[in-house]
Amino acid sequence: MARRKDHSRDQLHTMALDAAREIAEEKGLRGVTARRIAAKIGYSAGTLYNIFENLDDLIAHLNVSTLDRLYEACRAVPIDGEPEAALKALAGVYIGFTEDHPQLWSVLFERSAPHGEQLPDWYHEKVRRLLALLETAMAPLFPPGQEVERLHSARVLWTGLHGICSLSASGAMATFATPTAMADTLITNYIGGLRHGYRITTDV
Amino acid sequence: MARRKDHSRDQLHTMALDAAREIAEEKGLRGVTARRIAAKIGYSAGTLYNIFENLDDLIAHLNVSTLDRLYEACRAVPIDGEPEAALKALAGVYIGFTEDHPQLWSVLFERSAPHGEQLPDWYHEKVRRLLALLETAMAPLFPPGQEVERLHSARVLWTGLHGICSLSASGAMATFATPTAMADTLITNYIGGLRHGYRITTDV
DNA sequence: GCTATTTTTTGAACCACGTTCAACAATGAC
DNA sequence: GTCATTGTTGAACGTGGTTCAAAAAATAGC
Repeated sequence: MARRKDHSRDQLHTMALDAAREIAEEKGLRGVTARRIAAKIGYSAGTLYNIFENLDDLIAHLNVSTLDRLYEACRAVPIDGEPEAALKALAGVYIGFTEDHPQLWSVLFERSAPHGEQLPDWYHEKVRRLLALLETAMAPLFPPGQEVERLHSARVLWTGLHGICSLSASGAMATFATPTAMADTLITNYIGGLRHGYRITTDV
Repeated sequence: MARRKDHSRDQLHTMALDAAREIAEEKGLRGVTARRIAAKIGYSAGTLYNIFENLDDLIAHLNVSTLDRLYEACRAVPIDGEPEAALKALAGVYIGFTEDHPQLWSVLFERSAPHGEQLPDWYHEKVRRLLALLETAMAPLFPPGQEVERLHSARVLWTGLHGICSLSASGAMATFATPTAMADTLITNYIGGLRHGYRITTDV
């Protein structure tokens, strides 16, 4: 046994994540096991431990790639023009991604790591990047000097969108309201409130 | 061995759920194992399978009781008076519950059951009950005949609140905006938009 | 009381999982 | 060719969910 260098370290990394992604999309987080990933790429389970710290680490890397793909999808949305339209377009793409990859999306939030531990820095960076898109879309609504309020507002809308997608993916929502309809309502009314000066509570 | 009838079936049911709840609060979903629950109540793992279909079923029952407790906490909120204040009070209690029991709350959404399966009816009933509280709070904003719009609006606010709590519990949010501040902003602006007639998109 | 039947509980067993690690095989250096 | 290095493995350990025959207690019939 031991065919050294069939693939480089980087190749193995990529192959493992691709295999994990396929399994996750098909069977959900529960189906993603070290032995199954290994079998799928033609290596033994032990090899994965040369490349990843452990299975949690592998799944964390899978989640990075999922966030990257989500970001790439959102980045393609044109965000010039009217804030409301731009936000709805962004929401549409966001929702579309979660509907195209419901199980992959779920893995992002079915916390695999033990609770209480801080999420790593790169995670917050990925989130910040996504929020920046929302912020850009909302920019016309905030005069210069209100960057804090704008960021806060972007966060509120993003969490709202997340809630819609999250409950929709878990099937907790009744059937007759689509995620898109809910996001449209959320954006319409939230922006409506903003336009009439209801604004922001940044701390309590 | 086999000391029959130390406890009735119902007692065992309750004891098992209490034990599971304690473990969940302390160690999270990963710590909730059949053997650990059994040890905690002084029975063997096999006994649990006389009472619950399997561990997923046990956790589903735990989630029922969590939703019940959450509902009880929210039901105590007075919802007469101004919609905005009532909604903020509701949100405060909701958020308070998730902050007091972060791991228990997480178990609710770390889907234990395989994806794709419909959630059971009792689950939707529990959600409806919670939504009814929001609907009552929002009633003054909707004239008679707009019950559909009111329900839709309650759902949108609830999913938004869920998103805030969910991301806050998973530590995905930056530190300086509290869940309460975000919920306040969400409610203020959403209601502000509603008051100015921006209303509702019930389907797309 | 005694026996037969039913019900409850168990512990061992099975298979799958995450993870570790000594052993081994391919490679590269000399 | 020899030797050190490095990638790979398969077996092993502990833990987990779940099943089930056997054992023990409760009950029923008499």
